[in-house]
Amino acid sequence: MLPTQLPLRLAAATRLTTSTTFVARSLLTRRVLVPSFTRLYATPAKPKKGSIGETAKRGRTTKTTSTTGAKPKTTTRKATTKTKEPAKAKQPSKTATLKAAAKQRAVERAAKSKAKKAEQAAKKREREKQKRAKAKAQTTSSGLTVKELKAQALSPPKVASSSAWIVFYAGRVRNNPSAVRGAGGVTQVVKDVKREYDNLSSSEKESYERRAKEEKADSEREYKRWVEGHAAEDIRKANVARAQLRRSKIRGAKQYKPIQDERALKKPISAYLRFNKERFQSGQHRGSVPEQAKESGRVWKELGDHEKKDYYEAYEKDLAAYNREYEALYGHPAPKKAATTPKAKTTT
DNA sequence: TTCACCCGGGTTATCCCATT
DNA sequence: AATGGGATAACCCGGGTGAA
Repeated sequence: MLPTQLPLRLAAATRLTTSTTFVARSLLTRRVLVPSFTRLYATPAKPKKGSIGETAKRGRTTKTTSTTGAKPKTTTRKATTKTKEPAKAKQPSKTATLKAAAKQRAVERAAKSKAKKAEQAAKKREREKQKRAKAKAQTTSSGLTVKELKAQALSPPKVASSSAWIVFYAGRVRNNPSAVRGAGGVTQVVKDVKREYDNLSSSEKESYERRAKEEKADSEREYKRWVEGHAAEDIRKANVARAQLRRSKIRGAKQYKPIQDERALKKPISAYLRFNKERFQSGQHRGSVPEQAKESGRVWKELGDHEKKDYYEAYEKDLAAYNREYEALYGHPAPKKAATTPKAKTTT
């Protein structure tokens, strides 16, 4: 299906990816012009426990720049000390000529320092460029280069996530694209549209919600079709590559989320996780997840081999089934890991 | 040239913790 | 990387502006 993409604003065309386009989707029976916003981001980590008080700033991307140190200062200091020597050597008379000469030197110094700064900046840019190129060409633990991994990771279509608000807002902007350039800019537009949105009747809102759901379902169908157009083994390989890319230090590593494939097999959960799951589901105790996890860990350790036996056996059974299904689906045996039954725990 | 910032509502990834 | 679920930070989008 070829979506006709109409950029919202010409000026923004260069910045547009597939994200903010109004996509005319021809569905099976009808053609609808729907605004489509695609969220394709990886939410970064929530601050860890240790970073209390350091509330993260709201922002688009992580700040990798703006960490320039105090280096330039030292260079200027160096320059000033240098000037003192020639000044001493000059004759104390003829102050006017001396002053003019000093002024001249100051101008030259300034020009020199400016040129030096520019040169340093250029060098820095070049270094960073080379660094990026190197990272791209570097082989990873799998023996593949980042470029090769990226190719193996495949490029599934983006799943658009919509909402009543997004549909409504996009529609308003589409109807009046020049509004964002008016007084107050986007801020004002968002406020105005929000006011309008709040005044919608519940049935109107419902209709926007319906539209949003349709869009999402549409997008998900497209995604599924894409996935199933590939062999399960190819998707599996892509996900292996993706996991590796996520662990790498390359820029945008987080965007390589696993491809969702309904055919994919899930490895059976371990004996302990089964135990933990059961405890949760039975509602044996309340409290936060960490609290319960601590409790589970404690109880698990207290359990005797006899009591754990059922959990290990269940795991073995699941694993055998998993191995059978794996071979049938992917055409080769599941990768073997070390000992599967840690019954004989060598507590050295 | 690149990117943070401004706004709001909605969505989602990550954290917390144990063990294997 | 997997289990459990609540909390929440960070992200998305639009365009103009100004700083790095």
